[in-house]
Amino acid sequence: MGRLEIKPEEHAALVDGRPLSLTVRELQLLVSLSEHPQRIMTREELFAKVWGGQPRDDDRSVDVYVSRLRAKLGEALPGRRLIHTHNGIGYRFSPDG
Amino acid sequence: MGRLEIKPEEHAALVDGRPLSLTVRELQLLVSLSEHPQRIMTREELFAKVWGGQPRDDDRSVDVYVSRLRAKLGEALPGRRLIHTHNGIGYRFSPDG
DNA sequence: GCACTTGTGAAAAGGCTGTGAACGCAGGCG
DNA sequence: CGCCTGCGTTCACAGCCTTTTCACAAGTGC
Repeated sequence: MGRLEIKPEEHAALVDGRPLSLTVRELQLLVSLSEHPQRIMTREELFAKVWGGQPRDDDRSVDVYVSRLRAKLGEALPGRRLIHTHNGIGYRFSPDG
Repeated sequence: MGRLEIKPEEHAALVDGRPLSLTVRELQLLVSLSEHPQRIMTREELFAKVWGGQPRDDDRSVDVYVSRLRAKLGEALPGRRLIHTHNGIGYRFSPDG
């Protein structure tokens, strides 16, 4: 998928062969999102995959980690927005900007 | 129905596999319309489905959201008119332009 | 102890919603 | 045909709700 490679089994995400320094949570989230490209995933769905169980009503963990992930992806791939917000629903991973 | 797919359970409407960025209301309205293709649906009917209850006498919400929906559909599918106005009655969804 | 990660609260930023008002279009009538 | 009227369309905006980002306290492993 172009410049970004995600290798869950190696606990790594590479940009042009260079590994991003993602934390475990960040990587889990990226993997979860990238498993269903172009699909809108709800917070509940993502939370279940990464944290397990159901989020508290006012839990913002998913948002915070999306933000951290975007920051790191943005540094490595300036000008591309891979994770899209769908207001009131969740997030969507789009390999091509 | 060609290039447009509507997947309510995924909170998405796709054009050529790409999700449109519709708001919750817009999607609800599109779903309601597309549930009865080629049938003229009254404002009251649409309002009941999307907002619930009955619209005020001078409520223009349905019209406004039809307009917003048309704008976004028009961007994604130029040259096709999927939502038709029936003067004095309501709107009709027609999958084939 | 140090460096790093994690989750939470809260402030700031941004987007959505419904409404009123202006605008435009179509149909009816003279 | 041109005017009038009523309806539909679109714009602008305030209020509200959601998302984003920051800062921090607690936890973890070296």
